[in-house]
Amino acid sequence: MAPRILGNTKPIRLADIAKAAGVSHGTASNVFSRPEIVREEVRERVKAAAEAMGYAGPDPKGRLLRAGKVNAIGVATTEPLSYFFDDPFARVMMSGISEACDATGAGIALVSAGNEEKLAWNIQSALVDGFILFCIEGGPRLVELTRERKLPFVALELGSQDDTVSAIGVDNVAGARLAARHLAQLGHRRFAVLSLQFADDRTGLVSREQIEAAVYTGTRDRLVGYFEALSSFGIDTAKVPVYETENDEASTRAGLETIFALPEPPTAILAMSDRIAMIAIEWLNARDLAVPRDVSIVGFDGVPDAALCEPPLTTVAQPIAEIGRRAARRILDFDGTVRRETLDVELVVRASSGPPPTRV
Amino acid sequence: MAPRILGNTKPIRLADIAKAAGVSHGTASNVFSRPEIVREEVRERVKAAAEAMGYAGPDPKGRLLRAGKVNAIGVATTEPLSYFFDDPFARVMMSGISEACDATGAGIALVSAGNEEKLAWNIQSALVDGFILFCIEGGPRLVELTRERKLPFVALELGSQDDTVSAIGVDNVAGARLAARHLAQLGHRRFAVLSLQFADDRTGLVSREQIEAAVYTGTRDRLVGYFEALSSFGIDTAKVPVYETENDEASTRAGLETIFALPEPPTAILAMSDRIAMIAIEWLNARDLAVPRDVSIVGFDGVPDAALCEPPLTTVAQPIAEIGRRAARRILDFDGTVRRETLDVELVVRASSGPPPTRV
DNA sequence: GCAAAAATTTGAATCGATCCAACAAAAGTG
DNA sequence: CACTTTTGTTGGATCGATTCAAATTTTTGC
Repeated sequence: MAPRILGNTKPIRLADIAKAAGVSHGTASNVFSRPEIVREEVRERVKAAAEAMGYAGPDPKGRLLRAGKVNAIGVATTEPLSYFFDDPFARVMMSGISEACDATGAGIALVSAGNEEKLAWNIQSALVDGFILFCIEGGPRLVELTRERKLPFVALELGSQDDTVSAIGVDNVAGARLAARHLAQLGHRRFAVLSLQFADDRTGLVSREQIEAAVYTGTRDRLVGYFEALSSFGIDTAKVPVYETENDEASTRAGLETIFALPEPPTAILAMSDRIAMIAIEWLNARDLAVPRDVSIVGFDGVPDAALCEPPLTTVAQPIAEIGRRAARRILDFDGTVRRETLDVELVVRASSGPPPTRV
Repeated sequence: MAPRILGNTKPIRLADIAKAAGVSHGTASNVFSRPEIVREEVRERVKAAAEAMGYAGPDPKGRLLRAGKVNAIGVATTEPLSYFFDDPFARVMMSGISEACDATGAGIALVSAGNEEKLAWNIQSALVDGFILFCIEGGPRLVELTRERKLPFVALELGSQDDTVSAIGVDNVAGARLAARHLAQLGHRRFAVLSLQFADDRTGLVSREQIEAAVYTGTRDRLVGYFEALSSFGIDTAKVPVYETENDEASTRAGLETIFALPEPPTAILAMSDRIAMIAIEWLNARDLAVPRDVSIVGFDGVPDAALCEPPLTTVAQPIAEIGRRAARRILDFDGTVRRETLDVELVVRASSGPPPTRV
């Protein structure tokens, strides 16, 4: 019921075939890599020998060493591997990357690891021509690790302003401005922000100093954009609560509890991710706060799910797949330059935002 | 604005470091791979030299050749790469695979290609320790290609009864039986089957001969299961229309048009995939045929989306993630044996199935 | 202080191919 | 028939590391 695979003794090398066919290894190699330059008679003889000995063809391990090019790009993250398949944002991004890779026939190697040490090792030893980095949490560390590998790499989302690393991202300030302006124009005056992380391992209401000291500048930029737009409508941003979440259910819910326990609960929520926004909608629905009748919400990212939730989410859409495509091409057509690209976002108005409730 | 990366002249090899530090390359190698066996003073000297020369650490290409093990498993399909991130079934499967890989620190390499030739090449040259094959369409060909690589591999979904290849799948006959019995027990007597492909590149109503000649035995098995259960309820399966789809919108809709144009349209639809079932629900909704009031539907697969559609889909759930986990472990702990595993499926009753409409 | 044991270091061999300069054989030329 | 071309073939060098038996150095024991 479980037969052993036979002849697992010694692997056959190209040299063995050459000897068996009575030719030099150079010729044997040519039979496989440039068959047109070897005489037909010889070619057949070598092929026959290979067939007879059960030779699987030139081992890519050997070829690789000589050629130097793997023809695959690595995509790395600090999250577990399943992140690539579970997270909606990552999925769209990977779709874009896939497209570019398909077009050139390149492969994709997924790199990740639970602990820091393993991650370092996996990045050190990944067989790839370059990396695309998903800089979610621990972005700077990931960049550092990758930089040591001395291969081309592109960081997704320009979390830091480090000019020595290539990056592709969106204009967070402009996008956030769009979201806040939209809500302000609808008449909202009482806002709350559910933010992504400013620094690692922290949640809760954030102070202005904490914002200044943000590690993740993407988060800070979005907040800056929100505040700029709100200020231009005469809203005192100092009074706008900003709750830092970990982009997950628990912390987002805690944030909502906090915000709606305030003396003046918001009529409009600015969420820094669609994930947060969708969790918020669910939370509000469960509490008989109708969206958008009682509370309006605008998300950020533009993941496909956002169009499907109830009500459909107004959001700042990033060109996610396009970012992925460009990142992949940047690695595939690497030209030795460091470049930072910023793409435009777009406000997609759906049903989760509307005018504020009329005061009773 | 686009500074060239400097010093791109000659890559630094371990041997260069050894020379610079005045030690043999053997010792230099040890400094990186087994630092504990080299004297501290020497170790520091070598590390310093490496640092000074900007050495990125042992190149995995070289290491690989010697070690022979890549520490990555390849997942291959005939679909484009984006299939892994777009298709719900594939996503859950990949999640399972990811889990197993994460647990052992292995990487995942995605392999695919548009045309046959490129696919062959990509499989030939993928740097992996083994393959997991997504045998959707063109499964047999994919198996053939992979077999030539002479690496361990596992086929997902035992499409063929070829005993020489390892495979993991579900008991299609039993699962289909469950689905059909469920509907028959609810009182349905007029059935239609929306099937997956029996052979390549064909859609439309299928004859009994075509069923006999099925290339994809998974499809045939499901039909056998359906028919067994229906027969046991005294239903004449010869009169049950079976429409072969390509598991996409166009062909499924065409199938529905055909089936509902019959003199005796069905009150119950057996769909061989959740995808088909969900497309059918949408089609029926658009035609004011209420599910399950007018027509009941049971799907197959148990993808997460099936629970979210309206109405939620009754389906035969495969342990998708578990299949993925097992497949990955089969490669990671390869023991040289060929094994075929069949996992159990489970009928998940949701709202898309109910009693047939009472005759008017 | 010296032999035996332990700890390091060395350098050749190996992993599995590709590349290329040199050579040999066949074909073409006058 | 000697003399270039053309076409094929050879074998050594190389890609970048790891491994291991042997050589060397250092420690230990008495």
